[in-house]
Amino acid sequence: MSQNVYDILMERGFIEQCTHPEEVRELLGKESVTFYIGFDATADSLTAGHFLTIMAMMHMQRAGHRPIALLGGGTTMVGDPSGKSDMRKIMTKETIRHNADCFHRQLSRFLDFDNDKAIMANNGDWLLNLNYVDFLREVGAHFSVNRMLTAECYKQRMEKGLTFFEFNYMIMQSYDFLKLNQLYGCQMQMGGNDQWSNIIGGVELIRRKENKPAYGLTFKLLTTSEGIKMGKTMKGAVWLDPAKTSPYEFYQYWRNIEDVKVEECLGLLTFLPMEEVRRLGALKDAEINHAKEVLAYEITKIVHGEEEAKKAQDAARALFVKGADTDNMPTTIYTREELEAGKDILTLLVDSKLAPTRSEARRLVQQGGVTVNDVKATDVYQSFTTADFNEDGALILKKGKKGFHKIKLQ
RNA sequence: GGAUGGAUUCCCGAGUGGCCAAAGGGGGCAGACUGUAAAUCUGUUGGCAACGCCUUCGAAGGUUCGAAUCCUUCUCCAUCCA
Repeated sequence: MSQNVYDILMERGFIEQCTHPEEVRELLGKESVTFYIGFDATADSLTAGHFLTIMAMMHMQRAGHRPIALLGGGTTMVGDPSGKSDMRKIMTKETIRHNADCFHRQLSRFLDFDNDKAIMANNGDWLLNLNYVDFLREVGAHFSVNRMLTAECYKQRMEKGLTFFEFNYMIMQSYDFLKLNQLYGCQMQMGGNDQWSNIIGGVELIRRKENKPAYGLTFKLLTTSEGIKMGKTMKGAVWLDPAKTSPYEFYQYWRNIEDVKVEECLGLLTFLPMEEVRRLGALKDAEINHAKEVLAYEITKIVHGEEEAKKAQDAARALFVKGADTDNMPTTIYTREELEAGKDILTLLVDSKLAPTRSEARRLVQQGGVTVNDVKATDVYQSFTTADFNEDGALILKKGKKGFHKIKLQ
């Protein structure tokens, strides 16, 4: 508690905007503050994108403040239009409930919810049964449409089209803040920078209606050097749920980060001391690979635990450094009977999911992107039988530089 | 409610009766170069028992030897008017 958490967040690169920097810093330095961050339950797992805000919550909790994780059981019924170019599809209540449960479980890994040291709330509790007219009189009266329309988050939607349904999102989120303020004395809301408009909506509502101070603070969004949101791959989001994104894949995602992002990520997504972060971030050329290993290891450790992080790291090292066999490689198993007649290379590639279709597999082979037991495959009709397996009854399939898969016998 | 324009492959966006599995770009994948990075260059990018066949141009019908393209109805979107 020696260092002001505001300074920590600032130094580590979290803070993008703050409604009242001086006041907030002072407040955080002198008393325990209850703050909240909202999570919309649009999927059944949190993602790498959420992880940044979770880190911020952990920093805050370590500094003695009280986080409220607000699950969007109510707001998800509407869908936040901020930063979305498309209309969101409306989800069923059952799905949302299920998702909210999953979030709760995952967050418990990171935050200490014992003795009210952190609180889990669900805005469905107050949003779902609102009386429309009462709500309009109580809350709606405080919002100026003219002002709302000038908000950055709606601007881009003005061209694409924005439904009234979505337009209300900001008011609902503002109401959440008000509600949490009344229920738990929540004074501050944090979130990604795309939430800025929604956050100040709540700050102003509390100040106006309750005549009490309220603060807002937003975090930098993690983007690639091209400005694309990080935490997504072509196949979709990078999930925190090991069943959806394996620890190995998770590790690899961070291991493959761009050079220029290494220092930023170390600061934001690990607890390493800043001297160390700066030292690692300053490494040049091939040296920076070491920093990436540390980054990947540390993040994986926080999310999946030390053991999984080690396994992921060992697997990665074994594969990339030695090119050796490993137990942690994704594996497909065949029985002896299945292999009697032989399996052609395209089948192996598709079964192992290294290629989605046979056409794609064919292309890979033709372009020289496939290796079987370190021998480049050139013939799309090549067939494999038990005789081609090594003494351990395994066959290592490699696609490109980073795709590994093991085929095992029986 | 009225008028007009629009919906094309992962995305953007050409194509307005056969030469269209559909230009171009982006993204993805692979190759070269490298450091599991970036940049660059090259190839590739609907599926399959593959010089051929099958399925795709918002949905359903229709015209035609032949439809992404023409007609009808429907759904959705944008702009303007009310």
